[in-house]
Amino acid sequence: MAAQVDAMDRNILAQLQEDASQSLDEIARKTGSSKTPVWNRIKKLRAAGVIRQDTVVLDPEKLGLEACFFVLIRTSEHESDWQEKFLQALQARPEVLEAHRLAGDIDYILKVRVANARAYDVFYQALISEVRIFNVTALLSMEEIKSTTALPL
Amino acid sequence: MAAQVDAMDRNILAQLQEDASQSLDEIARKTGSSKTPVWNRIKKLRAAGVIRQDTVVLDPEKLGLEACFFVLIRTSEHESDWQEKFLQALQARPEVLEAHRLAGDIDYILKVRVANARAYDVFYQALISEVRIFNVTALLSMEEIKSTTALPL
DNA sequence: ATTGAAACTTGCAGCTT
DNA sequence: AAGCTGCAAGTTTCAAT
Repeated sequence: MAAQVDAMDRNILAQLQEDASQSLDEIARKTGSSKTPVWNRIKKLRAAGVIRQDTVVLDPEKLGLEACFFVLIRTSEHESDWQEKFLQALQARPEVLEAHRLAGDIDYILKVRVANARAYDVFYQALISEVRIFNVTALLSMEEIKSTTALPL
Repeated sequence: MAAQVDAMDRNILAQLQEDASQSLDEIARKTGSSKTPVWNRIKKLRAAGVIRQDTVVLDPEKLGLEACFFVLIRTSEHESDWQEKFLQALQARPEVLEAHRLAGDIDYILKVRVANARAYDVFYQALISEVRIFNVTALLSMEEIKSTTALPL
């Protein structure tokens, strides 16, 4: 499952995570290499799926998305077609930024970004009308202390 | 706080979120505009801080980061210098991808990415030795059902 | 791994509507 | 004001060595 990624690859990935708009020359300089080998490695890392996507990070507040909730879900249903339906409902909703199936007591956790508490309620009502859920706890974020897309390398 | 962002801006942002490596011409074509206005808008969105960062999304599994935990924290301490110390500890640890201060019963939630359960324990022991924490619950992710960096526009 | 070169892209100035 | 045109400088992509 894990790809072979050496120290130079990690250096390059760290640079890209930090600022993907850097030119090859700049990355080459910072990693003590030169343009072509850096380019070949990036190409290989893309092909191997280590690099999944080029994207931009947006500021949610500036876009009026001022509320963030973590939603803890317990369900009584564990059949595969319930799960399938639940999964599709989550995929279809853009306000769900993350969804994990958990080990233990709580079955799922979601991270949901919306404009405000009212918008969360609309989301919540829609979700529970689509799929049966036993118990829900919503944790409201008052402050994003840290938020990074950068994985530890 | 929220910037003035019109429908065309949102279209452009949606394109950039999806694939930031697209050329201006491509984005212009898809949004029914042309190169210069798209360029001007992107420049303005960067200056306004709506676009924070250009980055790449990496695959954690391919990098050997196979465990993801959500950590629910209760503390008895609410003084500002405890909070400052806690915050600095989180900022300093690259395995903490997100940290939120919450409303209600639970004080903080963290999202932590590590190689395995042992690596989590090392992190956890280090954290509680640095700052006093009243109660911790770790939720282990078995499966990442959904994960996106794209905000709903 | 380095050089080099073609194709493409960006960033901007000046012109047009 | 806002978009379109055009172009120089910079960047990517890749082949040859």
